[in-house]
Amino acid sequence: MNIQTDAENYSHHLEESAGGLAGVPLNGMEYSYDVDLEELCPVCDDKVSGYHYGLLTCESCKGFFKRTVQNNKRYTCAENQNCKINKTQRKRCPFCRFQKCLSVGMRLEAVRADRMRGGRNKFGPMYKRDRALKQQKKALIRAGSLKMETSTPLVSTSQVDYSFTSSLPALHPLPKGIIQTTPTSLPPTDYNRNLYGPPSLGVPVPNNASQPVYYQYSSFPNRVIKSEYPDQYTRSPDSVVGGCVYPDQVYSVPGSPQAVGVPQMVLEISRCDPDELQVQSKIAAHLQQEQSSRGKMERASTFSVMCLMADQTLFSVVEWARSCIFFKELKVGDQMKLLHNCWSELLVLDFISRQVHHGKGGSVLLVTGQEVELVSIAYQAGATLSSLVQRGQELVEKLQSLQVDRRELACLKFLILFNPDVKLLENQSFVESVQEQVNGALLEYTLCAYPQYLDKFSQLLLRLSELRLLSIQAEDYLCYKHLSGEVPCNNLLIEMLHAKRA
DNA sequence: GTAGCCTTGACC
DNA sequence: GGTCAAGGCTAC
Repeated sequence: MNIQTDAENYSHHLEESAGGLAGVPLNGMEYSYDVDLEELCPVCDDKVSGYHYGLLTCESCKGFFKRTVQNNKRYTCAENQNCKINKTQRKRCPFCRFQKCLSVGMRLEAVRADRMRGGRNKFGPMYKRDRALKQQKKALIRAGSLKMETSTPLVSTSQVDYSFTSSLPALHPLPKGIIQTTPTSLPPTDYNRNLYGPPSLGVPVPNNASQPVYYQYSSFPNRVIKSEYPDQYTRSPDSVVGGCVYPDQVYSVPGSPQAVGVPQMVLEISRCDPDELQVQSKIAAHLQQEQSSRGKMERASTFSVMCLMADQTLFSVVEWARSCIFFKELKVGDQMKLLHNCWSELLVLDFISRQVHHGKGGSVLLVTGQEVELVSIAYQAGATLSSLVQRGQELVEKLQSLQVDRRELACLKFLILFNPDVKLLENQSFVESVQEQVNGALLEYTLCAYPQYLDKFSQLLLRLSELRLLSIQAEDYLCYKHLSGEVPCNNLLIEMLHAKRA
């Protein structure tokens, strides 16, 4: 009987394609390990000695990680928890070294609770896939087909004008079913609340800034898989870290051309995404409440409604960020700096993502589920807003032709959020390493899930540059409207605008 | 405590 | 039987 797991089938597929591209036979034990061992340890840049606890590391970091987890070590950092870790300095700060071990992806679950020696663990297929993938990447790079440039294209912004005076056309009625799904006791959003005040929408937000967090995942309510090392490192008060999905599992993406093994990182990032219908219901309910609290005669302008809608969307974006893996581990100061930097990009991407899946070229779908005809916008919204919407639609079309999926969009949000170029970050190295990890995971995912689009990853990065430009123009527009006194008071959008431009 | 080398044992 | 990623040992 020939029992072969999906994971094995998948690695064989990769091996075959990698072998085909590189001309290197990759069957069985014929890997070229020299290729892997040329690499440097992602923690300290020392020479790699093999796969240890989830990834290629050097011998000393392997030992350090093992000692730390087995002996349940607790370290503290004498500096600012952002010490540089390299071969010569790695002994100086075990706290930062361990943090780096975790941030680059070393797996606590790979340290055995029973200390049994020898044998193989669940990570075997992952190591195998990783090798095949590295071969494939090298082959692609050699073939010159992988372009990683992320430079921002120069697009003129000179056509921006601020002549918007009209309002949007009357909105279509809310689709049936939205209000019915709204929780009956939705608390009203307090516009005066601080951005980092207590959550009001029922989303648990851990407050961990006061103490070091070694390892924390988001909740995995639907997946509970036993950890190999059930100590306090692998337990988290609000999550099931044992709930990691082992990467040898194979998933299929609905609508994607083939079944793929989704990188662990991509799965975790995707799981951070909020339930769209819930967000839609909350915002729709809030807007209805807002409207009903006004007098019957006093009707808000469409632009004001749009601002409220964007404002509520921004709240949901902030709540998403605060519940995200890695982001939770940052101190509040760094969290704020990152959000101040990218809130408009995240808002625009949220809008764009909705349109990508909405798929109706002639209209845009609002966060509340309402549709607005593009023709109406073109006629009534004024040149600036029309132009912004038009450029947004062009970006939507590009993403649609790229067949971008939800997982990729979730990764793009992370890439936007974890921007190591943000100034005065306390833990800049952590942010950088998260960005690098997400980049790697997205590259791996696009190569595996869409092998027919070899440059999909670089295309997605180019779209990010376009998105950034669009968001800057949207900010400019908002700023103008604010100065004209047309944006409602106590608006989080304006708070963010001020914070960013301060 | 660190890190290089050794032993072990499931898997191929 | 070979491989290699676990844990163990030990000089520093």
